[in-house]
Order: sequence, then C-alpha cells, then structure tokens
Amino acid sequence: MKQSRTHNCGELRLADAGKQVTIVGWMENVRAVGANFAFLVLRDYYGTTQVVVETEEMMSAIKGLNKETTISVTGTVRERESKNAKLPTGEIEVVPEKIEVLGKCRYNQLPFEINKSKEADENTRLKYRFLDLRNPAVKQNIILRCNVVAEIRKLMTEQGFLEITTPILTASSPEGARDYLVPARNHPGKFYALPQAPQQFKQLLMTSGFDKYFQIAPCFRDEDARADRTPGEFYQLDMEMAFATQEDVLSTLEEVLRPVFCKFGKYERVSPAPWRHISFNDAMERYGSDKPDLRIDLELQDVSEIVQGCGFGPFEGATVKAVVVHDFTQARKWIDKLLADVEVQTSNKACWVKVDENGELTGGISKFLGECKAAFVEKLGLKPGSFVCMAAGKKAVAQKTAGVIRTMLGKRVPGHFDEEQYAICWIVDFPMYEMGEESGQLEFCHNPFSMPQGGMQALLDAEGDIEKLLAINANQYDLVVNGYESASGAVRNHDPEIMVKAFQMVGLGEEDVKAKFPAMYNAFCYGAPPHAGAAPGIDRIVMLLCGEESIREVITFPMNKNAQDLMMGAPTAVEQHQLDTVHIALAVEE
RNA sequence: GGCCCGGUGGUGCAGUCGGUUAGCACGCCAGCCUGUCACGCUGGAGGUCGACGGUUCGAGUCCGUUCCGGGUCGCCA
Repeated sequence: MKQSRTHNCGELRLADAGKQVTIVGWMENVRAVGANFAFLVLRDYYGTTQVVVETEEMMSAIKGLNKETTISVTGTVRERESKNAKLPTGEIEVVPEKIEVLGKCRYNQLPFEINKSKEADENTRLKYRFLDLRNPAVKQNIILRCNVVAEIRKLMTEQGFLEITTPILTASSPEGARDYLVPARNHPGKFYALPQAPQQFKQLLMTSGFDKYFQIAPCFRDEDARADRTPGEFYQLDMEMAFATQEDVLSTLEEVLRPVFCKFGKYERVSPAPWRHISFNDAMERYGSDKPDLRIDLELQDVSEIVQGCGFGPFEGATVKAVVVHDFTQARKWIDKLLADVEVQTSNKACWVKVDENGELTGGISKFLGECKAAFVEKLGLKPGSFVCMAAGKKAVAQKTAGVIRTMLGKRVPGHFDEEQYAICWIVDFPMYEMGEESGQLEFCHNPFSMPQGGMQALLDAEGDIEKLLAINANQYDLVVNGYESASGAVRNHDPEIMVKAFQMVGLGEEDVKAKFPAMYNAFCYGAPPHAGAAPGIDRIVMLLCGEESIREVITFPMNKNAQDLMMGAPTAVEQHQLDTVHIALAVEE
C-alpha cells in the first residue's frame, strides 16, 4: 500500500527542497492573496507546513473547504521566496500537485478558534475537548505528562522498583473519603468500591516479600473539586519499600522527583536535595499552613501575649498571629480588598494596623493598641511604613488565617514573592491524633496506618492523658512544592499489637481493626516487614511542571467541577433492565 | 450545603448616573489584492444582553427569585 505520508508537518527543511513529498494534516488557515494565489497552513501533531496554492486547479481543489478539514497534499518542496525565521519550517513551502480531502469539517464556524482555545469558556472547551486538544499549547501539557510518567517509570525501575498493578474493583474502605460504588450483579445488595488508593494492597505486597513496589495508580474519591483537585479520579505515583526507614523513602523520591522537576519544569531553579525538613508544628507556627509556599519570604509572628488586655474583643484569650510588611505603600482600598479576600477564603476576619511616618500606630485597630504599643512595636520590629495584618482565634484558626494573609501579602506586595522556581520541602512529624472539631473526641489526624513515633512505648506512656496523646507524632510526611501538597507518605504501623493500641486511644479496639482492615491485620500476624512509602500526585506535579493553575489543564479528558464529563455526557441515566440486573431500585425524586 | 465572582452575536470583552439604533476585536460570508505568515483593504450577516418576576414613562444596567459556570469553606483516612 502506498504511504499515507512521506513526511510530517514539522520536519521539512531547506535541505529537502526539490523533494517530492506527501504531507497530511488539518487545514489550519488559508491566506488568500489575489484571485489565484493562496497560502494554506497544514498542521499535524508535529508542526505546521505552508502549502502554496498558485494554480487554478489547486485553488478549486481547496475551494469551499472549511478550516480543520483534514487533507493530503502531494507536491514538491520549494525554497520560499520570503522566509519566516519564526517557524521551524519557515524556509520552505510545498507546491501541491494533488490535494485530497480526507475528512471534511462540516462546520465553517467552530465553537472556538483552535489556537485560542485556552481563552474560551471552559464548558465549551470540555464539551469539544477533541478540538481543544488540537491546540498545540493544550496538547503540549498532555505530551509533557506522558514524558514525565515515562521518566518516572524509568527512574523507579532503575532503583529496583517493580511496577505492580492492583485491583480496581475492590472493597469499600471504611475510613476516608466517599467511595465510588459498583453494584455486584452476582451478589444482590453488595457492592464493589473503586480504590481511594492502593494503600492496603501495597502494604500487603510488602508482607508478600516484594521489596520495592510502585505503580502509576488511578485513585477514586467521591469528593468535591478544587482548582488543584479534580473530582472523581486522579493518579498517584504509589510506592512502598520494605525494611525501609523514612529517610530511605525521602531520598528515593528525591532521586526521582528532583530530576523530573529539573528536566521538565517550567522554571530553572529547583531546591537542591536533600530537601529541607520542616516539622508540622513549625510549619503551622511560621507559615500558618502545612503546605507553605516557600517562595514567599514572609513569616508569621506571635503577638498573643502582648495584645492581651488591650481591649479589642477578638484578641481576648485568643492566639493572635501577625504578618508584617515593611515599606508598605498600598492605599486603604487595597487593604479593604485584602481583608475581604481573606474572609472569603478562610471564613475568618483579619485586622490590621499601620505605622505612620512619625512612628505612631494608625488605622485599623490602632486605637486599641495604645497601652501595648511599645511591646508590640518592639516584638514585630516595626518602623515607619510598616503594615501589620493579624488574625485571632483558637490557635489553629489564627494560624491558618494568618497563613492565608501571608500568602496574599507575599504575592500582592512587590518584592516578597520569588516566583520562578520550585521551592520544595518535606513537612514531617505530623501529629498522630487531633481533637475532632465536631465530636470533641480524640481522632486519627491523618491515617491510622502510620507508626507512632516511639512505637508502643509512646502509646503506653500517653494512655489516658489527652495532652500527651496529642503530643505524639507519627512517622508521617508530606512533600510540598510551591505551596501544593504534592506527596504524602508514612512509615507504616506493621505491628498488630501497636495497631490495636493505637486504635484503643480513639475508643476503638481489636475488633474494629479486624473489621476495617481484615486483610492487613491478618497479614501482619504472619511476619510483616517494617515498611514505608509515599504517594506523589501525578496530576499536581505535572500541573506544577507546566505552570498551570488549574489541574484540568493537565488531564486529557477532565470532568468539570460538578464531576460531569460534558463531552461523553457522564453521568447518565441507565436502562431499567440494567438496574434490574444489578438489583438496584432508584429512590430519586423527579 | 454556605460564601465570593461571573453569565452581553460563534469566541473573547466594553457598555458611565437607568435614556434613544447595544459597541469593539477575532471568527464567519461576499468582493478586491501574486509573497502572505496574527496577511491587508472594502462591504455584509449574525444578539429576545442566562431564565422568570418586579420597580419605572423607559432596564443589559436597579431589586427579588432561579438556573448555569468558576473560585472558596465544609469535605479530601
């Protein structure tokens, strides 16, 4: 069979002049110059090539064809009379002898212009994702994602990791996010669940003696979306190592992820490894977040004690966190906007005060700070032109609110945000337990799989003492890149007795452990290796590499915020007989 | 579920204090142009301003309700 093409649209150069070629692709544009003369831009995956139409016969061949029609052009490569240095193929053009239509575009008006699709309404883009992806700028993110995944596979494999796939249809997990359920046809009333993560499977693999496991794993969680969180499904580099310590995992990931950031990142600068460790408590204290953006040079300061008794109601008995910016020149309107935005994002109010040219506190809540002014100024190192923004409340609330203030001030006041880099750190020593907001009871802070620091002895020492229990840290760690949680992991609790004891602290017991994690509990009773692992988020890392602010830009066929696939129409109603087959009766109100 | 922002020809946006024919760019159609490359020039078509209700002599603009989208809080072991 004859070749459908001899070259692609990105490869012809001056050296090819004189060659007889066939190229195929989409008609990106036609620029007519005069009645029987036109330039046709042909685009395929590899690039664009100019076809010059200069005969009546060829003009009639393209007459009436809409843009985005696919065609085949056979002709001769010729040196251009006027070259375009901006294009890789800008020195040549193809003079056609034959133009064949392969797939007509039936519409002369597209939902959006291909090369400007990123500016179009997102609904429209998602509905016509196949057109959106024709835009090289959109396609590029997906290509980058493929290359990143290939590189990760290569680096993991080189370090001796085996890629092992784990079940997609599995059992519902009692903890964590909402599950996606799949009715079991042969077991009326019972359901499979899609895995929220291969967590238990990978730990079982460790007990099976696979020393180093990884997987580019799809994970399914039925939770609401965010800009950096796609609804429904996402991908993780799930990995686990037997007989390993926390440091083993961290250094392994540094050897995989740092090269990836260096090779594929939008920014040249990548934090050198080993990456800085910041304890959870330090992160909350200094940055007001367990995922601080270290590109911002501001830090939180504590003024709780200084402002006690100053007469400003919200400060009484509260933790008060301050963020200071010197040489502040923004107007009152700007400050109001800042406070409003903080409130929108945190549901908490912020307050402020400025230092005028005479060194006096002015504006905001300055009138309340009369008596404690000296200590306030000294503690914060204030000088004329300083601006202080504060958040008050329970410790965690004040910290989190001030953390948002820090980020906003850092990004909005010039000179505090060194954007073009990957600032990477490990957040370590997460607390094992926390007090539940609603329940008022002790709860697991992150997940119950982590080994408490100090093991069994730490639990025994703290038993019955809430303060001591809250002070126990887990061998748990997060990777944070530019303010995004990019991986989460832990040294696992592989000891059934310690597991039961850890559960007892939150009012559960052996039966609960067995009920919730039967396979794991059982497996750990047959000689389990100590093991540790982590799970970097592929989508989020690619998003960072691309410099995108929406995770949907790095997913080939993303759902919208409401977990709908506008292109496929999912989710859809199904036929009654399908429901009958899986023993489902609907209880939906019309 | 709460809160914030938005919805104006196919696309992106402007629209002042409520005022007369809703404006601009791109795209589309027609014509002109033999070296364009974000081609250019001339002309044209294309809008019940998300929906419904209200205030008013008069509503894209003000008010209420609602729908849709994005962001965010809750949620995300």
